[in-house]
Amino acid sequence: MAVLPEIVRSPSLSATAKRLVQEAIWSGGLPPGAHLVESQLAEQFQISRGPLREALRSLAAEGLVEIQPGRGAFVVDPTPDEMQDMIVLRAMLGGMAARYITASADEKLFNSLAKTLLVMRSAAEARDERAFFDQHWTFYELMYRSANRFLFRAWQSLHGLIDIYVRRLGRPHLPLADILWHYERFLDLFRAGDPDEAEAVVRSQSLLVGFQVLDRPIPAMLRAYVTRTIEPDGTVVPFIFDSPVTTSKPKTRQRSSA
Amino acid sequence: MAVLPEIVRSPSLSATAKRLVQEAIWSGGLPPGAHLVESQLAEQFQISRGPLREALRSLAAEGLVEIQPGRGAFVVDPTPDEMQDMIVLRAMLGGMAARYITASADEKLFNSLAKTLLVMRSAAEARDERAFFDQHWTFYELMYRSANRFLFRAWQSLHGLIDIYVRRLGRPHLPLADILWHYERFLDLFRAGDPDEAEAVVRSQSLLVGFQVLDRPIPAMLRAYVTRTIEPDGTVVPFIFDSPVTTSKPKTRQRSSA
DNA sequence: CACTGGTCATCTGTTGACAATCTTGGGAAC
DNA sequence: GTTCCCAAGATTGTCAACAGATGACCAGTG
Repeated sequence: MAVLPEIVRSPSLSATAKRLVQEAIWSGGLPPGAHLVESQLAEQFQISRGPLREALRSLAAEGLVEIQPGRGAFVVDPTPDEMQDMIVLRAMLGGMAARYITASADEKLFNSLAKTLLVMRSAAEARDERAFFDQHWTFYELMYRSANRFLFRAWQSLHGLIDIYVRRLGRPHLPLADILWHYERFLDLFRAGDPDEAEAVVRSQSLLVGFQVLDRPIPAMLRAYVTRTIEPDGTVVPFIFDSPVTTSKPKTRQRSSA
Repeated sequence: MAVLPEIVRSPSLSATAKRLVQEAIWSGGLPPGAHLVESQLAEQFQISRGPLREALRSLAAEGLVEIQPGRGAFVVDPTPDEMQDMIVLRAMLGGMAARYITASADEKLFNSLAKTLLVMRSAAEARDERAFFDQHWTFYELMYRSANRFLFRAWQSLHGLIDIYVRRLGRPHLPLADILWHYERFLDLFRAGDPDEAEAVVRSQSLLVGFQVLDRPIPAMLRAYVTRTIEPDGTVVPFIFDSPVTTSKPKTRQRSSA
């Protein structure tokens, strides 16, 4: 439990610049499509252009900004089709992570995840979106890192982008309690110890929620990926496609006890 | 077949530097673990350190080099466990791409892939490994790009690393004909039009070959991912795990007609 | 002999200035 | 009124030099 006395290394300017730009994009201060002018940002952050350029290059590699040679850096502005591609890929990665974690049966990891969920619950009750999503990130980082180091890297570059898009949809209040409820069900699954089932549920649920946000039906091609769904009472049941596919809006679910 | 008349834009120095370093790592001139000293490389390429730093940052984002703050850039030197993680992830991505492509039923894409395979065959017969792997890359790029834009990005960062590792194993002659044969079977599958089957076969085969290179048995947790195998006559059959798992060495296979 | 502490060469982090390129707006020609 | 061209401004690409951090070496000490 004791936090390692991590060496306080003064972060390089390029690292802090990267973080600042990232947060500005995240918060909406730099909207999708915005032209990131090096000299402006450098002056704003009180650094020179060198470190800032590195920060932009780094963000470009993560997919958050796009660099057009000779023209500069722009905040990415994904199309709905691109969003769909990201959402599908993220769901696959999530399912894979669930498989790894369930198979590992690492009680310490499960407890860490449970603790993160508790903090998320407090944040959700306080309507503190910022704290909620910080922990949300921690939850995923714990999950992916202990699963497969490269899974985490792939997930990370998708997740930031998807979040921006979801926020741009302008929902005044994201259903924090609903999101949390799903994570609690996921953790139950990890503990249950069936990797096949855990993968199927996490992947299915991620796709169902993702396509609901997109407000599109799930393509027939992907139906093999959606095989389970979670009932409001927390039980997992096979998912049956109607024709046409119904994307029924989920109602806010009652919370299970911690 | 006509190559797109891509705008010939004089590439920036950082872009060329990136390519040069990448090729040096690929060719083994910069071995895993090597310390990439900025001033040395800059002098070698006749550029200044600015663009070179950007190139190294970019390569770090792709996972080919690792930057230790204050100490510099080093060519990554993955452990066997990390290689396993990469191989599993790549297999999943490959399977997913196979699903997309099969479902798209895009005859033009299939023809492009077939053409690439023909070029690969000439290269294999000429024992021209370089040309073979260039086309090999083209094959995958065609496949992933038309499947899911983000799949390609995720795949790309894994593939370069895995290739380095495979080459480091020091096989004097990679079984080009064997590799090619598998790709030909994959293309047959894409054309056959069953996305579930295509995904299962590509994923299974990638894992079987990957773990054979690693010289490790396939973890029980992943067995659900390996459900098919390709017989020497090209037919696809269910894959049955023995206990213990046998990693039978494949013999060079007879080639089917183009 | 192991260990501490200081010195120094080397390398990374950062800066400001210069060069090349792109965009923009106005004016001339039709 | 529209189109084309060009020049000025803005912005990115590149460079060389400076500042700060790191690690190796070596002398001195218990």
